[in-house]
Amino acid sequence: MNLVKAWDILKEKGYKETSKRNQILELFVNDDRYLTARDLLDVMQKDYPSMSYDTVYRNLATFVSLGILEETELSGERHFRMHCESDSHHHHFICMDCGKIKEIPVCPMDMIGAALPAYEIDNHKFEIYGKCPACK
Amino acid sequence: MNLVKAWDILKEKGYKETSKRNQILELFVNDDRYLTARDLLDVMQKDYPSMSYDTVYRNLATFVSLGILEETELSGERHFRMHCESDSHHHHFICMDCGKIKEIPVCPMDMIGAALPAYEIDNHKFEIYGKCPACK
DNA sequence: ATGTAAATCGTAATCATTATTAATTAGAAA
DNA sequence: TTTCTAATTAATAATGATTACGATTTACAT
Repeated sequence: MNLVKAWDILKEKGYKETSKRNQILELFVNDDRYLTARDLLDVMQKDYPSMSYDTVYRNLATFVSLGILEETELSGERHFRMHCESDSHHHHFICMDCGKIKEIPVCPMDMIGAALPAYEIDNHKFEIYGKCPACK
Repeated sequence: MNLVKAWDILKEKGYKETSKRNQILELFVNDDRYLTARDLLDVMQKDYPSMSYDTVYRNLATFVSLGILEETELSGERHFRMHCESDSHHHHFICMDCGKIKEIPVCPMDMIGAALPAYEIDNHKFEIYGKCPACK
């Protein structure tokens, strides 16, 4: 996902182009890792000292609902990152130091599939946590 | 995990036997599903109206650290359940209605293993969410 | 029965997140 | 370009889960 594509989606849904929205998106494009709302606000407030959590959370929720960002919960906090370019379903190794991810091309659900008859499967989560080579 | 085994562990580590601790453990033994701190407190306060969150959370943390309970994060809240009897590593289907689980005997890490050289793998999470046959 | 460390109570503090209301702004239309 | 209107934001308060703390109570070893 890149800036142009993100704005294509937003414009198509009628969202207005604001400098703050743009800068949030730029941050994610330029910093390809998981960030918290606080991480974002800290950086944003250098340019927009009056920026509030409301704006951050509202836009994060918008971006996630449109598939521009993806979200996960790490040690009790919500973390966000730009949605991967790859269109095929996959999972992530997540570095708990720097927040960078590595794509894991396999999905365990392929092997589970029919092993849960009579169960309604709505969702699943498979994540690997540790340290990336750079942080190790 | 049953009451006797839980108390064996607690006693061995020098923890005292209190009626509240015992009732929390009994709740988990008799109600084999994921519960929140609030769920627990609501039930406990019928017998101990003055019971506080401090006591609930303190004991939950103790039980988790000793491997008596297991913990996961569901829709932004911490949930706890009695640790499974089965000693082999496995994962869970979790019913988002009733909180009951079904053990999934396979682990996706078996197939990943050496696919992440140079990465330090500390932990992983694989959970399937949906509705169990009873709730569907 | 007594002493002491552990456990609990009562309450306040903290932290992430959400809600509210008024003011501002982007973009369409005149 | 100016005007209009709904979308967006700021400022702040509220909420909900979790943690912290001083005072009191309790388990249990002696």
